[in-house]
Amino acid sequence: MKSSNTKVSNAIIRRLPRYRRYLNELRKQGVKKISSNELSELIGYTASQIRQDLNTFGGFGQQGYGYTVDSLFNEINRILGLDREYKTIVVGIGNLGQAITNYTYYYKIGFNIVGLFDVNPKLVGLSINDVLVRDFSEMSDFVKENNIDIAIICVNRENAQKVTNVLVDAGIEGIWNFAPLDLDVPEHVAVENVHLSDSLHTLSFMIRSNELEESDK
Amino acid sequence: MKSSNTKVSNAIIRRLPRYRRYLNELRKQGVKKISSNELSELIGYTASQIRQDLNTFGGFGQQGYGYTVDSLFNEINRILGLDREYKTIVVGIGNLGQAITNYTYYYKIGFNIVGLFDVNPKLVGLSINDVLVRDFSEMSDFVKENNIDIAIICVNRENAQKVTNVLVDAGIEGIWNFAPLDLDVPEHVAVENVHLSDSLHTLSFMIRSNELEESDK
DNA sequence: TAGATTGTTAATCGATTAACAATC
DNA sequence: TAGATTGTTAATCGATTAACAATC
Repeated sequence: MKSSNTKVSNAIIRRLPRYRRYLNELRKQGVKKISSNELSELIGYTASQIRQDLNTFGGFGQQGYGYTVDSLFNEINRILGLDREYKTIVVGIGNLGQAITNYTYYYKIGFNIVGLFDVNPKLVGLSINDVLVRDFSEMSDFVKENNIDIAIICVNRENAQKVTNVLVDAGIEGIWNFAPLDLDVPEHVAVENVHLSDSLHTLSFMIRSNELEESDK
Repeated sequence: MKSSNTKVSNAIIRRLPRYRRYLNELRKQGVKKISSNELSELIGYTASQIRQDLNTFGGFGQQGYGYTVDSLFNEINRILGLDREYKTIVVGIGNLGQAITNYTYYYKIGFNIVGLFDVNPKLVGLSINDVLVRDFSEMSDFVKENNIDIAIICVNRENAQKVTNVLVDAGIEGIWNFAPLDLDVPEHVAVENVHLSDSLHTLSFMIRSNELEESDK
C-alpha cells in the first residue's frame, strides 16, 4: 500500500463504494475471480480506469489471472475504513432522524448507534431500538465521555451549524450531514453531505433536459 | 439561452442546485446584486468557474454591475426545471419511504405526492398526509391514468429493478432511487440515486484518511 | 512455454483557471 | 468618461483512456 499522504482524488473516492457494492454481489454469488475487463462490463467504468483506481492503493491483482473477488473486497473494505467500528450518535430525532437511525441500525454494520439527541421534550426519554433519546444539552459531555466518532446531523438548517460547533468542540471525527447547508468545520473533521434537495433538483434538471431533447426532434 | 442539445457536463449539473441554495439565501436576506467575486467568496468556487458555469446557459449578468440576485435565482430555477410541478408517487412505504414522503410533502414545493404504493397489506389502506397507500398491483394503471412524472423508489434492493421495469413501462419520466443498486432504464428515463450506503462509506474513508494523516506526523 | 491480464507509462481528453477584451 | 465586472478565448491542470512491457 502506497503512502497515506498521497492525496486521493475525489473522483476515485466516489467510485470506491461502488466497487465495493459490485464485489460484494459477486462474492455473494460465489464468484471467485474477476478480470478488470469483466468488472468493466459489470460496473460500467473502463477496464483501464479500474486498474488505475485500484493501483492507487496497491497491486491487488495478479498478471495473467485477474483479481480474487474475496481478497479485493477485503482490501476495499480496509481502504474504506470498514474494518473497524464507529461509535455513532444521531442529532435531531424527527421524521428523517428516526428513519436514518433505523436504517443505520439495521443495515449498516460497523456504525453503532449509541446515542440519540433532540431538544424536543416530547422525544427526550423515548427509546429507538433500545437507545435512549437524550436532551441536546447532554450531547457535548456524552461525546467526550464515550469517545464518539461520528455524528449524524438531522436537525433543521437553522440549527445545524450550532450543533456542528458543539460536536467539533467535543472532538467528533466525522459528520454525516442531512441538513441543507454546507457546514463550516476544521480540516481534521470529515463531513459527508446528503443534500436531498440538491439531489431532487438534479433529477428535475435531467427530466427537463430529456423533455427539451424530445421536443427538439 | 443556448441550444438545449449542447450536452451539459455532469460537473456543472451538480453545481447548479448549490448555486440555487446560496442565491435563495441571499434573496431571503434581501441582497439585490452580487458579483461573481462575491459569490465565489460565499460558495467557494472560483469567480471564473461561476461565470463559465452561468454562461453555459446564457448571459445573465451585466458588465460593470454583476448579477441581480432575484433574476439569477429565477433563471436557475428555470434551468433546473423548478418552474413547474411534478406529479410524484412513492413506492415502498417503510421507514425510509414514510420519511421521504413527509420530507417531500412538507419541504419540496413543486413535487406533489399524489400516490403511495406498497405490497404490505398492513400499510395498504393507510393514509399519510391525506394520501392513500395503495397496493402495488394498482401502480401501473395509476401511473398511466394520472400521468405521473416522478417515482421515488424506497423498496429494498431485491425488488427495485422489478418496480423500475413496471414504472418505465407505465411511462415514468424520472426516478429518485434510494435502493442500493444501479437501475437499468432506457435513455429517456432520468434516474437520480441517493446511495446512502455509498455516502456513509465515503465518510468512513475520509475519517480513515484523516487518522492516517494524523499518525504520519 | 504461450496466453492472459495486470501494473504503469504515455497520450488524450475534458474541466478548471487565467487573462483580457467587451461593455455597462 | 472612468471603473468595474461580465462574457469569452486561451492556457493550464487533472483525470481518463490507450498502449504496452512486465509477469504470472
